[in-house]
Amino acid sequence: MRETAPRPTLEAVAARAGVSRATVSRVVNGGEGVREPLVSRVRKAVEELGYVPNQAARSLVTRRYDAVAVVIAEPETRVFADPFFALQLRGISRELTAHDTQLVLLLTEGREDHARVGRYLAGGHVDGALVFSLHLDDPLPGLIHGAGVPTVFGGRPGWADGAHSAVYVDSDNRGGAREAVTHLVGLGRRRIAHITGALDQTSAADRLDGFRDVMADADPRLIAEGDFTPAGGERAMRQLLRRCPDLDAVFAANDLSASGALRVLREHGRRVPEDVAVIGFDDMLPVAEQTDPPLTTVRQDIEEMGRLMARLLLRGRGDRAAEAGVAGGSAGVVLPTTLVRRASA
Amino acid sequence: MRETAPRPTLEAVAARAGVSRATVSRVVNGGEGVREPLVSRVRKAVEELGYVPNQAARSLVTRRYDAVAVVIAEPETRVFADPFFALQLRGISRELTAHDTQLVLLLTEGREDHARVGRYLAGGHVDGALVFSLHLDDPLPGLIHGAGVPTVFGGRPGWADGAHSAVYVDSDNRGGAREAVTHLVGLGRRRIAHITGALDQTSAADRLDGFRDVMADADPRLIAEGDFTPAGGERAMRQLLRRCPDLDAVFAANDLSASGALRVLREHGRRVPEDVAVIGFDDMLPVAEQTDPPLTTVRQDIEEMGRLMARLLLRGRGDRAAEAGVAGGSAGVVLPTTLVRRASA
DNA sequence: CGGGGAGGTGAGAGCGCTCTCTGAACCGCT
DNA sequence: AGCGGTTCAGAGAGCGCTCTCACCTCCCCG
Repeated sequence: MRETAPRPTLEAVAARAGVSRATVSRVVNGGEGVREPLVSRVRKAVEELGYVPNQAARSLVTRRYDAVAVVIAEPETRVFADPFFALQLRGISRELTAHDTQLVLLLTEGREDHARVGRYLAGGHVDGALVFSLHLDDPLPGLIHGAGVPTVFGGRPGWADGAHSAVYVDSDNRGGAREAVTHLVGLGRRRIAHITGALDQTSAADRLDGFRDVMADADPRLIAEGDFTPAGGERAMRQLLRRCPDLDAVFAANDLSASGALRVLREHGRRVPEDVAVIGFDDMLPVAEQTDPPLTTVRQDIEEMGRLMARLLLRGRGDRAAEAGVAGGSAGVVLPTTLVRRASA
Repeated sequence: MRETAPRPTLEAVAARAGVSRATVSRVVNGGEGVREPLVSRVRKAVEELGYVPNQAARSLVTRRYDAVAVVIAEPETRVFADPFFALQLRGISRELTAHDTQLVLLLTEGREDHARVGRYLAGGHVDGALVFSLHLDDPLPGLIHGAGVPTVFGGRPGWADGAHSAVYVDSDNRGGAREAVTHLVGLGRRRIAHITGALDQTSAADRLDGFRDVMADADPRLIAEGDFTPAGGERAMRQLLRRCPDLDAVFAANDLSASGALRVLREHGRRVPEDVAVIGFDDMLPVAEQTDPPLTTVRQDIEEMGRLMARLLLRGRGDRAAEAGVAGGSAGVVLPTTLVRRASA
């Protein structure tokens, strides 16, 4: 890539304004403690030269980057196909922008990517990291810890349950699932099936636990493994219909899988909710409201989760909270969920 | 945010390995011209200390950042809702990863955002920028030029037609539109309508021009303005049906608007393609294949566009090509389009 | 009218790295 | 054995900025 045209330096501005570097620096950083005639002379010089501080030089001394990394352990295809991330990113982005902080998006797909991300975080680019969509065997937390970068996780990490500490924001997956299944029971349903999410993620495991809390003695064949995608939902639904043709309700681990399930149910001539009641999770508006029939689902405020994560990180509460957590425990914030009743159940 | 634990420096590694800083630097950067015993001693020290070079310090002297900004002049909601960007980003991301370069995503929504992005680019964070979705009155190109950062545009910028130069990658919007409309004519359709995209973007304007190339004397009421979204497509379609109930074909500026148009046509009891033939643009698979009926559309290889943009930027061809372009002209790469026939026309 | 304090400004060190330049060591050659 | 040439290692400057500290000015009070 071409050498970019040489940009003016602090030195140049100082020379033009007839002051010292230090004074220019002061003005550029807020102008505290500089008297009037100088302030405007410096401002004028900055303007005329089109001076913009060199962030690398600044970071080198301040150790601040005014940037935060968002690490998502999923391939781009999923990240951009799943409205979940869009909403979360929106929340984060709003919060960061308000604090004049740049968002750097890092997607990791394979092994090498992990190493690259680790180097990136350790290499001094960002003040902190927001990490999503961790899978159980993920090496990322280790790398991040090694990088010594303050981190907030989206969703409870698998290992954050006693021995190690972690700051995270999660929603009440288990409670939400319980509420959904209880609702189905209240509708008089007895053969209630569950389509799980990707079980290597705690959110999926927690929702399954919630399901089991209510349906303790459920036929194990009523549980089919999905992966949070519509295609996974279709697969699981087919499996369920084959194994238990008499099922009368389905609780899917998220709206996307529920939408797949709905398609398959329609295909098989089952009416929703008359023959089979369906509940999703997330209340992802573009999905939940567009399905036929509109989806009853468990709402979590995803954008708020994102915003909260960013706030935790920025306020520096992140780490202090981690330290202050119950002895050796984790500092997690768990947001409540609510059941949204639409037509499907 | 917490002060991160002090990371080991080059100096520390040098001390541990018993060599000079310069030697460590050489090893870290490829190890050329350092003899064996030293190389492994340094490698060992790096390993033991968990040394990772400080990128800020490095950039300060090399003026390289190993990062490229992707600037999208749209709100997150659109970026994450429109598969177009997902595909383009995928192409870019692939190419950049292959060159060990980090992708930094910058979304700009309002005025202040523009200034922030300008500062970011000028402030020394990235080696270059890939810019998308420019609108005609956008101040971004000016800012970017001021920042002195090599840039490749996605889609022909409005001003890149003579006076100024710009490096861009675009697809043959006008030709593709011509082909689509010609196809409709070939089907015997006579009252062919057009739903435009956001006309402040050249892609939309070019597709409209292609439409006019074939339908030179078309009834102006057969042209309705959309904005590339499904909702815009619905609005435009309603308008068209009101104005020209006798229309027998619609060419929509992209698949998303076409999907909106299809919904409205169904609502009004028009059969597709029997009563009204419909053609879209983009061949966005998740959209075009899922519509009812599947959409005939103009394919452009979006992922390839992204990859090409990244390649142009990285090869440093970007600027040289700009300089070498026809005197004062633009250096654009225009990719071909192909008509994909499905059921809707 | 002089001394002390406050507030404003400048000089200079140093952040962690790269890169040039110098010097040392060692090769083969005469 | 002595010499030029080559290779490899180290010393040191400097990238653009911030920040501490010392200094200087000016004002207020005794």
